[in-house]
Amino acid sequence: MARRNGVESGASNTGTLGKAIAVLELVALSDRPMRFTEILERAGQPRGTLHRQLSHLLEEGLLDLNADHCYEPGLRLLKLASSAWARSDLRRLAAPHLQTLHELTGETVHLGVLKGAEIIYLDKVESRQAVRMTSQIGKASPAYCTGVGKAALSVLPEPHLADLLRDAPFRCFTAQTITSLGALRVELEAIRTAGYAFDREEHEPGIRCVAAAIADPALSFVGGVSVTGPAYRVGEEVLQAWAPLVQRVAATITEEIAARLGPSR
Amino acid sequence: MARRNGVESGASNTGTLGKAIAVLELVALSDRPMRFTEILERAGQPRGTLHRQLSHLLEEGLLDLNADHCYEPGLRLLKLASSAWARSDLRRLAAPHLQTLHELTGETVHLGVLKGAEIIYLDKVESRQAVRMTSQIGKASPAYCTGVGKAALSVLPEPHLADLLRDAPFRCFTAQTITSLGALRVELEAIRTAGYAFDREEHEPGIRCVAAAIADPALSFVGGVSVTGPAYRVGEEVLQAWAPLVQRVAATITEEIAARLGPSR
DNA sequence: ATAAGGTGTTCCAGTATATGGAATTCGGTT
DNA sequence: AACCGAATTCCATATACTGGAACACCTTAT
Repeated sequence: MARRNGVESGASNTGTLGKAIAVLELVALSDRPMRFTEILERAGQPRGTLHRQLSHLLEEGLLDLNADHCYEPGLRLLKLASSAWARSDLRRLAAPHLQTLHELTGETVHLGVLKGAEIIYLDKVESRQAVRMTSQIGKASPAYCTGVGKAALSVLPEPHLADLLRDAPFRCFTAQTITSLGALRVELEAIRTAGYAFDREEHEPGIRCVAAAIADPALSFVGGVSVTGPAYRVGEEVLQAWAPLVQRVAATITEEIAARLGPSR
Repeated sequence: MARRNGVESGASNTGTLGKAIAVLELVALSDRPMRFTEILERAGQPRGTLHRQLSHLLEEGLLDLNADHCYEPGLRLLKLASSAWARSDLRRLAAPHLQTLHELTGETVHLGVLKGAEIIYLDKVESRQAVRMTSQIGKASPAYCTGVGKAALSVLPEPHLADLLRDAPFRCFTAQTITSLGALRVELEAIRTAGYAFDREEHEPGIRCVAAAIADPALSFVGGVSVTGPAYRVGEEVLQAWAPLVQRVAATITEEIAARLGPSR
């Protein structure tokens, strides 16, 4: 259930493992297969060292080497992650509520949690099979420009929030993207008073959503739920109309988390 | 595209990383959260060492520690795996064919690849949202008792196959599960001549499927596609009727793999 | 209250293991 | 055939992993 989302320290003191995982992530999160030299440039490590690290990652099945000497994410990652996903208590607990939310709105519903300054999507309920299913489960998006992300940020205690925002860059995805710390803080204040957050095409053009935060009592994790739809179908009034609904579902999930954590503690 | 699925050597010479990943897998693949002592017993490593390994895994976000001192899979796994999944060339190439197969049969369609003696599911197309989506993407199942698995095994060259089956245990899931090496070899021979494989409730009671193998020309990976359904809906005749269809789709995918690999080579 | 037992964490000398620069092999190109 | 860049292997050095044991902590029983 509870998840630590402590502010990540820049330099890792995890020794060998940390460096190996950094390489793994470099390769896995790249959008194209990478050759040795390309990795070498970005990893900032000596040839010999990097080569051994890659060899080990290959042997462990975390990376694969295709016929063109290109490194790609390996199958073992999928195997490990599928278990992680299946076991997430938050996801299991939230699932029926997400389903309800989807049935009431007819649009796509997301569940995400904050990790660092990013939102990682844990689950998704959508109607049409047409778009690829599971498209973004596990995907990470910046918190400052997504509904779930802003909702989650809005419930963080100030010092923690400041830490998170200190070195978070504001990349501009659309004309509506919030691009300054000041604007974000104003927005977060508005979200705090309203109790829900909107994303009006701030991350992807033509995509809007309403979101509300969820968290456990000790704030050992924060996240949110959202209803998302295309702008042509989801007008301002619709967005406003759904807000209380989303807020109530989020509150319900939060209560259930507290209930499960309460008795045991 | 191509993926190595070499026979895994028992003892890993991947040093620190190997041991850390072993611990990670131990925790991630367990079905319940584990406390320190429990991990200690199964990991077979000294207290101090294990503690440091766990600390590093925590710091890297690969594991999380919940309020009850229980270790759980971390979010970073999801993030890494989602990229792995999204980028899989095989999956992308096969997707439209899986969709076709689903539309023609109305039942659930799976895509899986062989990794060691296990099948790892890469994709799935199903109709009803009722069952949880993505339920088993990334999940690993033994090859010898699943349709996709048997199909994949049937196209492996003999020495490689022998290696794989040498130490693969035959766990009995249902009354129909194949439980001896002899029986499996007879079955594989039948599959080789037929060109497709059946799973008649060998893995899960009440679940049947037809599968056919896919592979790249150099056998750098083998896998398969399958159509799965409940026994009450999918009778013997239906299974037989679908076989040629599944076989043809598998053949098409295999050809497209060869085509993409051919020109570049 | 106090003690006992189990569980999780920290410490430190010894040493196995990762490091990284340089030399070597490989593979494709002119 | 000879060249060039890329990938791989090698090896002395220094780092960071090892693992036993001592320490802190929380829970339960007396």
